[in-house]
Amino acid sequence: MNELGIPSAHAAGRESGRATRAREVADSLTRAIHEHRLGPGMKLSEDEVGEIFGVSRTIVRAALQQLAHDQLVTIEPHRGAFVAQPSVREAREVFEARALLEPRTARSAAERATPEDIAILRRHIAQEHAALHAGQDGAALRLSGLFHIEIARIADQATIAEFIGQLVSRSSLVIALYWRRRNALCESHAHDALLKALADRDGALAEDLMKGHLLDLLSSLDLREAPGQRRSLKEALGRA
Amino acid sequence: MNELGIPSAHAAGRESGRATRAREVADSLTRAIHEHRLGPGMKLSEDEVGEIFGVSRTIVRAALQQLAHDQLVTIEPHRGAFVAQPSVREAREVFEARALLEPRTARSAAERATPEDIAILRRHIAQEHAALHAGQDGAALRLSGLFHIEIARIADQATIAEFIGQLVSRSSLVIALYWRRRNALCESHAHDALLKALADRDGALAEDLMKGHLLDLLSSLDLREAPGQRRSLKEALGRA
DNA sequence: GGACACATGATCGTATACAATCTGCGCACC
DNA sequence: GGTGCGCAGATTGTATACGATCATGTGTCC
Repeated sequence: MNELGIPSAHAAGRESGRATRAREVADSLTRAIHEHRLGPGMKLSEDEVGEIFGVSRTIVRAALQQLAHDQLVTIEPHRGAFVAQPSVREAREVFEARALLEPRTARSAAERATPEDIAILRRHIAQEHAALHAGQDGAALRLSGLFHIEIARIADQATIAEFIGQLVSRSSLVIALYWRRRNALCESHAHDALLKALADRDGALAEDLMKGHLLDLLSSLDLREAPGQRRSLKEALGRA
Repeated sequence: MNELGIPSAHAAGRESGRATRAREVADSLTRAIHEHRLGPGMKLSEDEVGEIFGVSRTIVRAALQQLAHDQLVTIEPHRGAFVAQPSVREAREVFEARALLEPRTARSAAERATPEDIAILRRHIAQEHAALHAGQDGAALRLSGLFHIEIARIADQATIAEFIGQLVSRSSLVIALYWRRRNALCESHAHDALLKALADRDGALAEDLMKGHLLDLLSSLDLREAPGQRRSLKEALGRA
């Protein structure tokens, strides 16, 4: 059951008197989705998830509801929770929202970034490169998303950072469904350029780079009308 | 217990075979917050809320977690759920986020608005005016928020509309805490002007008007450094 | 041989029960 | 008289139990 690398209950263990375990489960699931260990359409049975994490369905339900709110999973009444499968339309919307939020946020970040911030970002990129070279595609993807979130944090806008976090999460699903080619290199270069702009305190450049970066990402997707191309045959034949 | 006008369980009744009752409770609470029947800092005891709505704590918890995700309530471990009290900083962030999202969305809406959309908006404004004249301040405030959400819907951006919905909700709390003067008239005029721009398909004007409208709103708040001015003394002395 | 009806099993929705934790009050002690 | 401790009440955190709903497989009828 645990072939996905989801940490077991014991691995999480007594991690300080943490209040809600639901958050822990939700975070683990979120991470698994970010790293494409859980793909769009997969069923998340309450019993199964609960057994994996060693918690009862109560906790699992709370976690799944959180993910549903982030639109990472879809809860179908009386049928269960499934990893979301963003439609082409939703995919576009996610990137349009990002286009509205991230460039200006990158500008703010450039104007406020401290040397420590830059160092953190540099480490992020290094990890991303390392993961990529190690062939850990999923981990690289997750780190790539964290880079964007970190920029929002540097911009000192917690609210916007939260939104961007949700959008990055959903982008991960979009990429899982609609990714066209495998040249992740361009992305890393984009992040390198962004880092340089931030380090140089060049807000205008950072804004432009971010805008271009998002457009690149969007154009690397295959968003022709195909309402559920990937596993649609299996799903469609399975039920409907 | 029900002096707040929260509809009882029977009022909600058998409203079609709706799946989740938690959503119903959450919506009622959200509405109560929007209309300032529930003010910042109020405690939402699980037992109490459950009794009012005629559901068990399981449902109430789910509803409260939803609201917590929208940052309308704060859940303190082992202490309970309270209507959120946005800090001055959060208040600023909310309006900065709105400034990023709404003007461009208003432009899109202007470019896409159908005559039916305009009619709907016109009705919204009429209701808003009526509520205002009837002295129903809370209802007017809620309708005023719905106007903004409706614009996002017209722009045909469900994702952004969702974000704006959250921000409008939080704005309601911000207004409850930091509102300075009582001249709600200016706001209505702003909505009138926006409606006209939308009807005229003038995207640029709509964008400008929305930007100005948000700035007006922000400037009508009293956001001096006062970390919890309203009930801070009581709260601060009560615990901390 | 195919399609519909029904029974069965699995899964979810909700309520309730129990354990853990916090709050408030009273009392002893300083 | 003030301060610290300890117990009782209340409230939340979690698990489990039970009823409802849906998916699936089998048998019969056409």
